[in-house]
Amino acid sequence: MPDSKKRLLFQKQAQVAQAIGHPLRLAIIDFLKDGPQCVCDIAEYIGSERSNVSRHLSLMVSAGILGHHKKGLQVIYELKCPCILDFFSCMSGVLKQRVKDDKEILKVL
Amino acid sequence: MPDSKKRLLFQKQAQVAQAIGHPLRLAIIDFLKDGPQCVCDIAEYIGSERSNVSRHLSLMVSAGILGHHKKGLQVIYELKCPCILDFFSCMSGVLKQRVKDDKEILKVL
DNA sequence: ATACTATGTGAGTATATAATCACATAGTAA
DNA sequence: TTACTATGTGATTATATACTCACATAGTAT
Repeated sequence: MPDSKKRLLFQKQAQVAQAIGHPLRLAIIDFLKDGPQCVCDIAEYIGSERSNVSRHLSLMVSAGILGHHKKGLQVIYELKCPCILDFFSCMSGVLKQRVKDDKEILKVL
Repeated sequence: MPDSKKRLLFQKQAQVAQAIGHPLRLAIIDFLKDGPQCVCDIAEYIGSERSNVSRHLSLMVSAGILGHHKKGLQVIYELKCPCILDFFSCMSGVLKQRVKDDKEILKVL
């Protein structure tokens, strides 16, 4: 059983991973890698209701992935740290491994 | 709106991130980094019901994170690829940024 | 002031996830 | 064969998440 410090760390880390674990949120992160955007433009790009996008955005703010500030009527969201983009290569690494394994299975068939 | 290929990729990537986004599963991955283990030992280490651990394990297998094979009565689980461990530094990166920001806020108070 | 726009939030619903318990199965050992 | 152990799965429940709609708020513009 992991000690309580480690358990707390896993909890915090899981929050970050979970905040990334949704296709729509990944699309938002991918969109924001090119620069800050307002909710309106994000929603249009994603093709989902503004209210829904707004919730996803605030979830990612809570997880520490995004930052935001007001600019007139709009609220601008941005990646808090480019390190979030590292997740993409991590996830692709797992997927590539998956493909490799599937090929191995094919050989046997 | 991301094109359909990208949307499919985000979906697959999200599955991986989501498979990691649970404290118990992170604890399992952390435990397995030192080598393959049977369900029994994993469950004891984690301190949760074997049936529950079994479900978490098969979820991670589906996501392509873990592999498994039988060894007599036992089923041995292991990391499919060490690249999964890269996630930990990614998550820690986000958490460190979070702490840094909190310190900035403290200065202003 | 009124009208308008961007955003966020409450309420409700639908679906997904997590956990527990009981039981079935597969392999081991005697 | 019987008894035992490790694992996985069905059924259930509790909780969390995602989404939609309607509305409230904040700022802008006239």
